[in-house]
Amino acid sequence: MIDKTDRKIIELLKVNSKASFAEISKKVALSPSSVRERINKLEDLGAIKGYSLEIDQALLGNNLEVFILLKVFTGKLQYVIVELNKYPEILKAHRITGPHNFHLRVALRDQLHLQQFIDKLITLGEPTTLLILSELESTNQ
Amino acid sequence: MIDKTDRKIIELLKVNSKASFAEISKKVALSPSSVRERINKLEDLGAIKGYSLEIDQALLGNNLEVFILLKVFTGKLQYVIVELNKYPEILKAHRITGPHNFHLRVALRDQLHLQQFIDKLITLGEPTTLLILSELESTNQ
DNA sequence: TATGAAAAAGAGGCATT
DNA sequence: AATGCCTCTTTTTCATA
Repeated sequence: MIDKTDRKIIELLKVNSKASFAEISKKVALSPSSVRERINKLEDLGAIKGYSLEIDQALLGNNLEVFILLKVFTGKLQYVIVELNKYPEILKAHRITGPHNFHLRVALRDQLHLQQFIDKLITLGEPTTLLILSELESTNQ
Repeated sequence: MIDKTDRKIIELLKVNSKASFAEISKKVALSPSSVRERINKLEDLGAIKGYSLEIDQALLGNNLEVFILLKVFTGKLQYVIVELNKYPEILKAHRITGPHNFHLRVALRDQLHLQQFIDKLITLGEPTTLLILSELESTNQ
């Protein structure tokens, strides 16, 4: 259903999702129309879930990015799921296995902001903070 | 330099980076031309680093997504940075603080594939695997 | 599925306020 | 900074293979 050409198109779109069909068509040896049909198919299937942005959080004033692992207090799981949605600092939240229940990616202005954010989290569970130093380039997404 | 309107435009683009200037202009009460100028400015500043995709890894045959924390063997840091770039399973890699040195997001076909991947990582350091169960929706990116 | 051609929509350049 | 206008590119739709 999803063949090698589809995968190549996805790889190209990962690098620049605004590339035109014509541009992509040259790199996969197809006509622009065919590329468009394949992308439509991938969208319909749900393989392409959406088109997003890569943001430089530092330039938006968030000089601290962290991963936070959260071990939720017993019986509070559903409550925490609702609560987490209220925090604009959370860029992404995942349920995970292991001693911690949630994995959060969080953008914060500075250390004080981080402290205040942790102060909120410790009402929900036990947080463990991992400060992001840098992103390794030329990874696959 | 980056005002409230810019931030609103970024929020709108996060949801759908393919939205037209006209579409965005209606939601921020500006003309399409002004929206375009602001987006150009954000790109020039580097606040918008790129346009990307959200992929459903499961539909591409990767039924397992995990975070892996890697505590690198002493003295191997530079070597590991080079090695990690060779693994197509790694979607994203970050240097972090704490007992572990790297945070990886990895997509894998199945348990066997995960086992094989871990077998490679344990030549570089001590990995800790956190299986992703689900992503919480309506977060902010 | 893949292609090409015509119509519609959108982006880019530029001058004006 | 914001806007309108004009041109060019791209997308969309449709007919055909």
